[in-house]
Amino acid sequence: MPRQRQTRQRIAIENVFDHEPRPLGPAEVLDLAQEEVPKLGIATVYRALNDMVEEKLLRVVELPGQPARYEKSGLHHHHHFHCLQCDKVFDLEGCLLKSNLNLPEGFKVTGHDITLSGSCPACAPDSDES
Amino acid sequence: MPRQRQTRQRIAIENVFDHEPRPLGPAEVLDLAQEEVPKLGIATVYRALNDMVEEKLLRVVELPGQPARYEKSGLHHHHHFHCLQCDKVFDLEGCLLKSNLNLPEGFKVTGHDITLSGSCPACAPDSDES
DNA sequence: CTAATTGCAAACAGTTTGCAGGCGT
DNA sequence: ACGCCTGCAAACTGTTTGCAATTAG
Repeated sequence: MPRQRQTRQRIAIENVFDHEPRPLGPAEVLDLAQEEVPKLGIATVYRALNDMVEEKLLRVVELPGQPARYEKSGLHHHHHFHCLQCDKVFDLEGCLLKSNLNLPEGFKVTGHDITLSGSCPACAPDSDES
Repeated sequence: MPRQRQTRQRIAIENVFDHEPRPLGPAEVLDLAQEEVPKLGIATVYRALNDMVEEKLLRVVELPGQPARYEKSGLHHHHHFHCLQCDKVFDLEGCLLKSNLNLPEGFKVTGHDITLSGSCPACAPDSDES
């Protein structure tokens, strides 16, 4: 299975992820990539995104009630913080899962997902901005 | 804002949640409730579900890539286990979040969501079935 | 009786797919 | 030149909404 072709649109899409450090949704990607390739279509974004996930270049980040977002894979194991005010998603380094899980018998855990929510520094209600 | 009317369909839908202990999706709810009210429509299910969430009778449980599921609220704080084989979702008692979170400055956490995935006892690959 | 609720179908949003033409290799 | 990739639009799925008829209070 040879690599996919290096088209202008594919490159533009990859660039978007290199320049934006947070998980992006298809519409956001379209928007940003269109600055480079204006006639880019949403279908192409979806195809590229799916291919890139398949190739493990991207990881899918799913948040409750929202379209899936994508971020570059190969990052350290981490979790996400969802700002309920500005709706942005941030990466949190390190694992937030308890080490001594106490699961019922018979459950085999192969993966986990943690999302914290609240307000990010920029939106924090009690910022110490005097 | 008076309580909503006690219609046959609303009651049927509430019953579904009393009888099923796991998070259910709209389609599942429709299916189960139709045993009681055959001509029940999907739109009514959605309306009821949304109303019930609004009234805090139900909680929304979102899993990556799947339609939202709903479960009765007022349960103890808990998290979810998603069996990747049979696709059912189970409740896990207790909180699985690390107690000593080490977040960057400025993030205010108001909630969190944890989903483990793997195989449930019924689907476990290495069951000790000799 | 009066107005909220229902069921149907049309409207919507997000995502996928088919096809003819364009473009990497 | 070959065939993958793109763009457009149509198809699909999940969810919401408009409206006339039904029914709870």
